Amino acid sequence: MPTVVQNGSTTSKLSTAQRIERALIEEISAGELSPGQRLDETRLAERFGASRTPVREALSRLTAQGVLVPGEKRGVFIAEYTREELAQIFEAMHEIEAACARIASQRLNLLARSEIEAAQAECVRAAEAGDRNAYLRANEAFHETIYRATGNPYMAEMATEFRRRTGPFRAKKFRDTEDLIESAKSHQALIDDIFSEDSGTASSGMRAHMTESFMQALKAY
Amino acid sequence: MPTVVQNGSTTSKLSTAQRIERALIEEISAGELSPGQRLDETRLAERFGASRTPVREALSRLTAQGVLVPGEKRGVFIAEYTREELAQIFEAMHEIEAACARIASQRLNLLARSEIEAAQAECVRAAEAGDRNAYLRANEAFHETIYRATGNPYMAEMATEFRRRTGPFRAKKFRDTEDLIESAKSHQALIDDIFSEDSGTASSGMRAHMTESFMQALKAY
DNA sequence: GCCCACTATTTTGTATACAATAATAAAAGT
DNA sequence: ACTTTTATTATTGTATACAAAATAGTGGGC
Repeated sequence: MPTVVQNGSTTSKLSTAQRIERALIEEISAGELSPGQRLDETRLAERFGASRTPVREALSRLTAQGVLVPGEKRGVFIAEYTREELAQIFEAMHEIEAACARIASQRLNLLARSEIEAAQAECVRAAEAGDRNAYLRANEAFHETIYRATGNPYMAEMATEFRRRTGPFRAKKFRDTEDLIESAKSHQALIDDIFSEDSGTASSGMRAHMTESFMQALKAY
Repeated sequence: MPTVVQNGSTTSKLSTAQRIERALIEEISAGELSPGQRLDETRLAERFGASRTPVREALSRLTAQGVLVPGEKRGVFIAEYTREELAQIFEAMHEIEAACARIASQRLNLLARSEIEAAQAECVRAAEAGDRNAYLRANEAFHETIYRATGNPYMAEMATEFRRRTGPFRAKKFRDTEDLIESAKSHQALIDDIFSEDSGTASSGMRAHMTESFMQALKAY
């Protein structure tokens, strides 16, 4: 089991509030809840068989992370962005991802290499099987291995946070099996760039990958 | 009044939970609460004349932002880092700040320039007056103007978050008036680099500034 | 005198209750 | 028929209550 930073993701016992938070993150990332949608405390409470208190705690934390946004007067909503805002978020993500790729390329070791390869193998498998949900998960896992390869949990955390925010938008772009396979191919090019251990190549490789990703996300907008 | 993104920092009415959150951020940034210190819900509640509910909400949000960390079994603590962790955080911050400086240098306009100049003037004033607390605030404001100059609120938000995390550590390094003046001078060099409108110069200028800042923070560790 | 077990107290996490405010529906006036 | 005002409902923010868990304290056994 890989090292875990400061949340208890290895601990087996989760509080109700944490369970709800995780579940919501999962659903939002998978695009099951759409941007702009309102989240009602009371309904969530009964849906999760809990009281409003832990629900509020989860919503509050997700709001602090930018996944949710508070409404003008009341209620919280799944963050929804204009094209311009989306471009700004992707620009920020672009910078983070590029920095991660650069640092990772400088610190590659055997473990990191094999983890990245393994994650990519899983992406290919899911893509060829045409399993969209599996690919979404595998894709996240793939990027996570790169974050981990930086050896810097804080860079990783930041990158992950942006991934969560953009999850619903990136999810939309995968429409058919062809999209999945194309994405997996793009991964392979990225891996080559990172494994070159040249920081410039790694960084610009990731920038290319992110630009591509953004262009596709914009199309569905 | 400058434009505000998605939180209600212009709205006059704050909920109790928000007031508490702000107050705690303020105290932590100023170094009034030290890393490793435990925050007791009940005491905070009576200190702020409120119930535990809004206190918990504030603590929960601060935890989500990484300013606080949950204890092993119970309680939340002001985030405390080993030298290595601190180095990792500063590395991440280093990347963000450099990216901000680069983007800002490419998008400078008259407004941004004058805001940066004005913020720096205030830093100089506070430094020469030897007013440590005023300098701390002015210093944060100065960096915020650079973030704003990127035109990207999400980059700004990310950078601000790291500033909060490292607040207690950076605060310690300002011991006497001499330190303040030196810091203000360092700002001036940074401004020149950013105003050169050459992205490489701006970026490496910020990297130099951050490295310097980190070295001083380490000394007090 | 020291260590272990058991009890008591503190502290947290969740549930429920209540008051204030915004959204919605209804009714009256033009 | 349409707008404006009033009343009702729904939803939020905060407070209080309660149960579970963890720490501290106490006593007994060796």
